[in-house]
Amino acid sequence: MSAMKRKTSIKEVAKAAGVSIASVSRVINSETGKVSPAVRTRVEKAIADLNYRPNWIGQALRGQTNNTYAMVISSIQNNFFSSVAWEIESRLNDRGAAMLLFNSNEDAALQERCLKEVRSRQVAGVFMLCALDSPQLHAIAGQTPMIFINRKVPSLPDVPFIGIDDRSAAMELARAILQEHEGEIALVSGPQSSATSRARLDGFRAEFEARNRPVADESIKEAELSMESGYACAVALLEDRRRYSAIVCGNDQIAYGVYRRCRELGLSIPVETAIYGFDDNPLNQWLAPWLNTVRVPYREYAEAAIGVMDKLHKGDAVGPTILPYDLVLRR
Amino acid sequence: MSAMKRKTSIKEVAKAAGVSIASVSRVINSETGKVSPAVRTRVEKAIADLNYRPNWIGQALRGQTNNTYAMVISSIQNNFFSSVAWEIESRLNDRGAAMLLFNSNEDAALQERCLKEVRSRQVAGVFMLCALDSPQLHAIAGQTPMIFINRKVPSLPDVPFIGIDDRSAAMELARAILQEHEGEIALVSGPQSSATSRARLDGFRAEFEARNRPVADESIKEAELSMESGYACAVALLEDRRRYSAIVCGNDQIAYGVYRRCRELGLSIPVETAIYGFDDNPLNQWLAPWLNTVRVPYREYAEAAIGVMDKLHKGDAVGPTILPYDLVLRR
DNA sequence: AGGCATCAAGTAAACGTTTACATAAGTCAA
DNA sequence: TTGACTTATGTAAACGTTTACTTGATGCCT
Repeated sequence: MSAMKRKTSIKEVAKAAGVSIASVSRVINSETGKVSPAVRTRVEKAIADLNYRPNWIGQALRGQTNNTYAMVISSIQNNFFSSVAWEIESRLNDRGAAMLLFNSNEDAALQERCLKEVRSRQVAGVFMLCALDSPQLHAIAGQTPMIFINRKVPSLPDVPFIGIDDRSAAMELARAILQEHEGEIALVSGPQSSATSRARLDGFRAEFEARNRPVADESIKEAELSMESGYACAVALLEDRRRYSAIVCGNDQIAYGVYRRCRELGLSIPVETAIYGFDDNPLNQWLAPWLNTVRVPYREYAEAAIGVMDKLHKGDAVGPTILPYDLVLRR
Repeated sequence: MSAMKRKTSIKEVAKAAGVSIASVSRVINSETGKVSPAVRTRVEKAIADLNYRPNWIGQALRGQTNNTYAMVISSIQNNFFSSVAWEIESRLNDRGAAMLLFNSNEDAALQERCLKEVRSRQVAGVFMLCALDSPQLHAIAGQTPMIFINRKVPSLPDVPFIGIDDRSAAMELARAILQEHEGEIALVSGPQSSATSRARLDGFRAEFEARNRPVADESIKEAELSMESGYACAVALLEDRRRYSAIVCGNDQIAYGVYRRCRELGLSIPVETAIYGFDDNPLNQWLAPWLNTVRVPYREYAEAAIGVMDKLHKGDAVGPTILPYDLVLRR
C-alpha cells in the first residue's frame, strides 16, 4: 500500500507520444482541426496508456475559471434543503462542474468559517441555502457570484434571491386553516432572525387578525428550525391540558417535533389536532401523510438557481425570482 | 453589478506593504520568528485593508496537497447516508479541509462520471458511501487514498472498509423476529449487486432456515434501495389478499415504501403487520416510530473514516473497520 | 523561381503560490 | 579590524496547465 503513485502529468503524456505539451493540450481541449490526425491518435493512445486525466488545479490556475461551486446549507438534516442541494449538484455535474458542500448548521460562527474557506477557494459561484447575515457574506458579495435561496438577507438587497412569496403563502394557508377549524389555533414560528420565518409568521398573524381570530400571545412560540426545538415548543404549548384544534408551524422540521409530542400525549392526528407545516419535504408523502403544508417547488429552485448563476457569469443584472407554491392539504 | 472585481493576489499585498511576496507568504503561513515584527504588522495591515485571502489554487498547485476531499454518495435522499456525509463534512471542516459532494444515485454510469471528475481534481482523498464496481474506481485505488463506507467492493479487497457485520446483524434481527412472530414472514431485500444487501439477505435466510422457518420464494422480493422500489415490491407482495405477520426489508428506505403500501391497504402497523428495516435513519425516532430496525452507528462511521484517512496519508496499511450495531425494536 | 498564404507543431510566458537559495546587514569574539 | 555566525529579506524556480507567438514546412499563384 504505502506511497501513492505520483499522478501522471501532461509532460509525461507528451514525452510518451513524442510531441510537445502544447499538442497534448490541444488534443485534450479537442480543438478540432488544430492538430493533425496522426498526432491526435498518438496522443490519445498515450493518454489511454497512462490513464491520464488533466490536472484540474493546473487548468484552474491558468484559466481564471475553475468550475467549482460552493453550496452552504443551513441544515443537511432537513430533507427539503438536501433535496434542493441535490438537484443543484446534479445539474452542475451535468456540465462538468462540481460542488463543495458546507453545512452552516444555522450557526453564524460556523457559517463565517465556511465562508472563509469558500473565499480562499476562489469558487466560480456560491449558493446560500438559508444564509445568515455575517461579515464574510458581505466580503463575498461583489467578489464572487452569489445567490440566496429560500431566505434573503435584507442587508444585501442586490444579491439575487430565489424563493416563494412567504407572506402570501402563509396568508393563503391561514385562510384554509380558518375555514377548516373552529377551535383554538397555536403558532410555532421559526426564528425571527430569519427573514423567511418573519414573513411567514407575519402572514399568519395578518390573516388571522383580518378574519377576527387573532392568536393569543401564549399560543405563539418561537422555535429554531429543528425537530428538537419544535418538540420543546410543543411541550410548553401543550402543558396543563391545553388543547388546540390546529398547530401551525414555521416549517416541516418544526412540525415533526410537534408531531412527536402530540403522539406522546396520545393526541390523534389529525382528528383531535391538525398539524400544519411549511416546505413540503419530499419525504412527507412517504412518512408524514398527516401533515398539511405548503409545497415549495424545490426542483424549480434548482433550475432557477442554475439559470441565475449563468446570468451572473455573463455579467447580467438579476432581480429576485419568486416562484409559485401550492397548498398541500391532506385532511 | 456586472463585472466582478478581480481577486487580490499576494503580489498586490506585497506591493501595498512594500515587501516581497516571499515575506507575505511567510506571514500568511505564520512561521513565527522568520519575519520581523515590523514587516509582520505592515503585511497584516495590507491584508486587512485589501481584504485578502490566499488563493487556494496557487497553494494547491505549489504544495502537492490540496486539502479537498471527495464524497461520493449513492443517495442523498437517504437520511442515513446524508447523516454520515454530514458528520464527515463537519470533521473535515474542523481541520480547514473541504468536501466535494457527488451523488452517484446508485447508477454505475453516473458514478463513472463523478469519479472522472474526482480524478481530475486531484483530491486528497475519496470517501465512497456505497460504491459500485466500475473501472474508474480501480483507477483511483492506488492513486488516491480511498475508503469504502457501508458497502465493500469485492474486487478491491485492499481498499479500507468501514461498516458493520451485516450478515450477523441480519441473523440477530432474524432471531428476534422469529421470537416475536408466529405467522408468515416476507423479505424485501436490497439489490443483490450490492455486497451489503447480499450479506443481509444471506443472514436472514440462513437464520430462518436454521430455525426451520424458511421463507417461501414467492415471499422474497428484490428491491432497489429506494422508497419507490420498496413500494412496488409491497404492491406485488400484498396482492390477492396475501398477508404477512412481518415484512423484513433490506434497508429503511425500502421499509418506508412498504409502509406506504400497507397504509393504503388499511393494514394496521405494527399490530397486523410489523415492518423491519435496516440502518436506523436518524429521522426514524421522529417520523417512523413503527419501524423496527438495526442501528448502524453513523457517527462512529464518520469518526472511523477520518481516522482511517489520516492513516492512509501517513502511508500506513489499514484493514477493515467493523463497528458494533444495535437492534432497535419498537414493538 | 520567388513570394505568399496556409497549416502544424513547438517555445515560452503566465496564472498565484511556496521555498531553497542567495544576499545583506547585524552581532560577537578574538 | 576581521572573520564567522545569525537573522531578515529578497530572488527565482517550480507546480501543471493554456495560449499567443514563433518557426518551419508545404503548396499555390504569378
